[in-house]
Amino acid sequence: MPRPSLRERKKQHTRQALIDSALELFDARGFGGVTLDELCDTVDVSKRTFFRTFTSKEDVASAPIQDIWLTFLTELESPYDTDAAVAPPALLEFMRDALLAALAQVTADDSAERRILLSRQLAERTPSMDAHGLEFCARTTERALEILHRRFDLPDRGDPRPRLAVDMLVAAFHLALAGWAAKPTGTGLGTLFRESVAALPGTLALTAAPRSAVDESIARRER
Amino acid sequence: MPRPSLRERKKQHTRQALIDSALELFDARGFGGVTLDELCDTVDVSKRTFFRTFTSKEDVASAPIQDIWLTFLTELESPYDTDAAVAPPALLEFMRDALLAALAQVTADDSAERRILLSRQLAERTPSMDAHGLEFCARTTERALEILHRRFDLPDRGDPRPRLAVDMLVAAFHLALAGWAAKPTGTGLGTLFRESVAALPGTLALTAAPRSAVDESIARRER
DNA sequence: CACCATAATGCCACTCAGTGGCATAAGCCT
DNA sequence: AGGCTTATGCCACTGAGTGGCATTATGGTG
Repeated sequence: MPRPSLRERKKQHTRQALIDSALELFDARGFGGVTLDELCDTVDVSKRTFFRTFTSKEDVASAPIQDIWLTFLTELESPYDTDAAVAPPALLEFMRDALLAALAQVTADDSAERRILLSRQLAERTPSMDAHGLEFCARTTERALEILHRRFDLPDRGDPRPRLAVDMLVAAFHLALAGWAAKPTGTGLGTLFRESVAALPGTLALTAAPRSAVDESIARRER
Repeated sequence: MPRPSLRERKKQHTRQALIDSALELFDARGFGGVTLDELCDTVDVSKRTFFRTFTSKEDVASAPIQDIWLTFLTELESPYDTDAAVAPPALLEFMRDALLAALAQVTADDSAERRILLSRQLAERTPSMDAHGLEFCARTTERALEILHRRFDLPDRGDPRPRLAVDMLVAAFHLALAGWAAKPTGTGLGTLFRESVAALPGTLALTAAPRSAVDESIARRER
């Protein structure tokens, strides 16, 4: 991989600077407590340049997590060793491994974990950020589906299952992310994600034993 | 149920007028092609009043679909006939039926289907609307989980399965909604949704047979 | 090294979504 | 009909996001 041009390196540098400053500022004073002008001042960049790098204020703070999904897409494209496999892999497991690989690749950078953490925690208390992240995620799953249909002999469009599979993967990842963000020093994100995926089959069988009215009010109080 | 006060009825009337005008205007000229001032003028309402009824421009156009979810929540609260049931119901089926009931209730109004259709189609070509809808959906699933934990003897918090179940339901509904919006004269939304839920178990078993490189390029061309 | 072509940046003015504050009007209650 | 409460309208203001154009930095070429 040839070293990118000076121009490109500079662009990546300001991009990273914007992300880092944004995360720190938003974390300290809240997403709404920092104006774009302020952010641009601290990075010494004009607002116009900001909007050539990111699509919105939400976008810059969501970048760390979006990077995971973009890497996931490239992982889906990476060649699959047909000879090594005995049988065609389960779709969900294939995607799980691709996402785990993406995770490993992204977190190769030391500060990546902290950035992901800050990004997620911010999203949790900033509706517009959460919204932006979810929408990006939806667009990404769309692209993931396209790739999968091209690379694998999946059932025809119209069959709901491939899409549902991708959505399940996303649900498992979001769950893991939330759990990890709540206790970042506990179990690693990758492990949590594995566990979430492993829990998917069992969810279908879950039964719901109704409580009595009395028990309900107890459950309410335990909140 | 007593008839609401005149005040309340007026409020609901302007609310509905705002929704309808918004859907028509946005549908005709695109979400970005209509300013709030314009919308407020056609409904003869001040912008200030608009923001007392809706939280954002996206919000008014997303209202029809949000109403479905809000009704879903009240359905989850509705009493469950313990005597009639032989065994505790599967959680997913219980939620499926609650959502179907909500759907039936919401579409009791004649023009509701058209509103839902316009809202969905707009969301599909308006990222910020889609984002807003997804975020609302995420908040709603949170509330749904709370209700379920209160009403049913579900596994402890920390168990990923209840949340995954709700997310599966949401995925199935979104899939149905997309399919229905693409061909609103075909199968009904409720039926599509049933089918999507029924497809959930089969997604776990899906296998992905890799294509050869040649087949890949064919699949690419078929796009 | 000097040169031009090209691409990135900065600056300025502008639109429009969204908010706070306060005066006014409309529904409510006895 | 009276005051009381609650919704509405109006106005000024902040800040996100965009278009246009001048300026500067980079890449490639003789």
